[in-house]
Amino acid sequence: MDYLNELNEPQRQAVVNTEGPTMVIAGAGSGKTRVLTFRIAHLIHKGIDPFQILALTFTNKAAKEMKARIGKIVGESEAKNIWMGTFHSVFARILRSEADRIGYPRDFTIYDAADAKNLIKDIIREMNLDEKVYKPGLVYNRISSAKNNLISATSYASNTDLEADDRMSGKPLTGEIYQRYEQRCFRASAMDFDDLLFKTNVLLRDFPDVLHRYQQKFRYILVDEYQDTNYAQYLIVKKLAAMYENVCVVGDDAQSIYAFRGANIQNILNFKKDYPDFKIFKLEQNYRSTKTIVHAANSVIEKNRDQIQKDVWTDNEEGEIIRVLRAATDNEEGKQIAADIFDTKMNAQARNKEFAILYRTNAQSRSFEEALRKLNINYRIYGGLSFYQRKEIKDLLAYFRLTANPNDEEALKRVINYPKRGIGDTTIDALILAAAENNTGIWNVVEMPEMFQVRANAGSLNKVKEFATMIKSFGVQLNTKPGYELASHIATSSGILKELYDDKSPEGVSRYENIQELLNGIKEFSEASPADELRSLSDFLIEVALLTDADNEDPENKDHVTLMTVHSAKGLEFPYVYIVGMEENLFPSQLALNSREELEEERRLFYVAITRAEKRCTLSYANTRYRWGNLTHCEPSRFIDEVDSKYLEMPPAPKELNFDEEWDEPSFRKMKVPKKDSLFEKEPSKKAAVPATPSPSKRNLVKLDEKRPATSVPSSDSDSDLKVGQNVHHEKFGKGKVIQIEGIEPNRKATVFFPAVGQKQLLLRFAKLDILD
DNA sequence: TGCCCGGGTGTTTTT
DNA sequence: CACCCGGGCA
Repeated sequence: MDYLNELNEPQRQAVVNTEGPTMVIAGAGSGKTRVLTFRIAHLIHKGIDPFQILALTFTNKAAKEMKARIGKIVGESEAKNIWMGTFHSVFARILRSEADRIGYPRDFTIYDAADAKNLIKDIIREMNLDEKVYKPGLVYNRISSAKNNLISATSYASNTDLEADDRMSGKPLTGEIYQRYEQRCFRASAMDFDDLLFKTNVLLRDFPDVLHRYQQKFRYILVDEYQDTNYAQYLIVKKLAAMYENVCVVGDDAQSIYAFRGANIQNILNFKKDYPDFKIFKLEQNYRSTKTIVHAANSVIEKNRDQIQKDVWTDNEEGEIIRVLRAATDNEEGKQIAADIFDTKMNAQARNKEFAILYRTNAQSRSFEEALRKLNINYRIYGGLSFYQRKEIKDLLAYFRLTANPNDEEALKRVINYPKRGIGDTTIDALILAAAENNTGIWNVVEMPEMFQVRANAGSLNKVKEFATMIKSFGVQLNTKPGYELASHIATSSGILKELYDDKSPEGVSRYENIQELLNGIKEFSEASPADELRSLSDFLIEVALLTDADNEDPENKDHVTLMTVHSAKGLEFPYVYIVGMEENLFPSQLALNSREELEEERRLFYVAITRAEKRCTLSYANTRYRWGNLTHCEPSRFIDEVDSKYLEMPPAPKELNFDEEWDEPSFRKMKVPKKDSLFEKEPSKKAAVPATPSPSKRNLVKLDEKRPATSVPSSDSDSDLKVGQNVHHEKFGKGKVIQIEGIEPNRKATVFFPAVGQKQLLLRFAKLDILD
């Protein structure tokens, strides 16, 4: 067991103390994955059957990688038997094998967010509600968080608090939508993402024998990223662990960034209550980053009120200072970063894959893509529209889904007339209506329209029946043919392949290729299975429903710059990290400024971002940015101020300032703002002279939409101190002589000659001039 | 039934 | 800006 020698003392303790409830608080970069990996390997070495180990990770990718690492230590054949994956994928598997208990077929469909929203939209329409008021997306979120808190549709509808809430927001019928949504999902034999956790809880609650069986089975339970679990997940773990109490949770409260999705830091605190005799191990030595990065990150996170005390430190070298780059526009930001990557590649002989560009929102990726493409730097974007969300992929998958589960109404609606087969909206509406009138599923009507008085002409109904026959013919092959064969057969017989093949436009060609790629993926999937078990198409469907972009990394062509949101960067590390869009209202997000809790979550997010960096971390912001169509001004993020200034190198002043025209450009204003520690500035700047902006901090600066309110104008006549002929000193330009003063407040400006840089016009409102004589 | 145009609307973050 | 939806027209 020489792997134990590769660990420091707290890590080793966390690995070898395998029995009983254990909490590992792991600072960023402290070798958390290593500990989890070794802990599982250690269990197996001690003779624990891998089938009895349940390891829950945050992403499929993390699970896959961890499995591979464990495999290296204990052997592939052992490692592959561990129950490891995300909550969603592991419990989808379990739900599948226990489906009959809760009245679902084995091959139930997993609705993705788009399916769910579509269905909700339909329901809202059927109820004749105003879509502008009941926005499907928001209703979906509301239902989602109810499920994450284990509030069923029935209890939601009878909960007066929730009802009052909904009434306040003008949506008193949300409860009824939830109920109908549940019924429709059930009728379609479908579960949404949240159901996978919700229904697991139902299963474990209502069927003690099932609970007992899994309690017995999972003697050892490990949960990664515990700070990001929600109530539904917490309760599953608690129940499953109740028998042996060999539960080990690993997390870092400072990296909790999913409260918006119901994650609850309280789960970490609850651990103490649930298992009073738990052991706790703190991993505080960071092996990932330089001292600069670790200290800078600490200086940020310490501003949060809610946190578990810990002291992350490192033995690594001091490392490079954190640069702050400023760009005039979002496009410039892209160019600057791309150029910087280019330079670094040259100077440090770095490879593309050593770089990551992290942003707050997916929409920010565009300018970086363009700039990187221009410099011929390979990149890959994670998140955003994933492969599986493309139209052509969803279309084909819908055929697969319908084959496995004909009740799947979302899939049915998607493909009943694609490719075109003469079943128009009128016919479809008639089918839906007939289904509703007879209180049955659409599939039943599709299969036997004559039984349900469908108001549509005979010709159309014949086509409907043909469609049903086709789907049924696929269905009978479900468990006899290998997944790949059936999939290709469906792609061909459905007409999809031909439809796309005939489209010779570039997009059409690419769609055709995507379909081929999907089919190849299924082939790989079928073949990756052990020889003795046949992996069917429905096995693939379960898998694919929970797959994200990050999960299909192509092994070749791996040398690319990574572009992703900070959220998806969690758990990853890169030598060179750029955190971009460091602007107020973007990072921190505008929507997170309403409460301390939300702001603290944004700060943790920033902490996560900084701590992804190994060697060098760079922050950047733009002065202006296109946001929904028009150019908006941006203030640098308060988070820049929150980094201890001794680890920061602020941007140089802009090269050229055109004060004549755009004198209230924020780029100009920005330069004059006190940069550091402004939040904590004890005394107002003693610099006498011309205190153009009275505000001690950026926070007091003019908000963008309030165009230059009176408050920003110094009411004093302090600038009357300034006279033509005086010698002054300027932060950036050095010594100079005032040549001319003109204009009236607030637009009073001075023309100053600086020997170093020449003649400049300065707006007194912003310029900081010290009078020298 | 299908296509095109115009208006309205919206942006965190993800399994 | 980019997308989606609805309405009007071929």
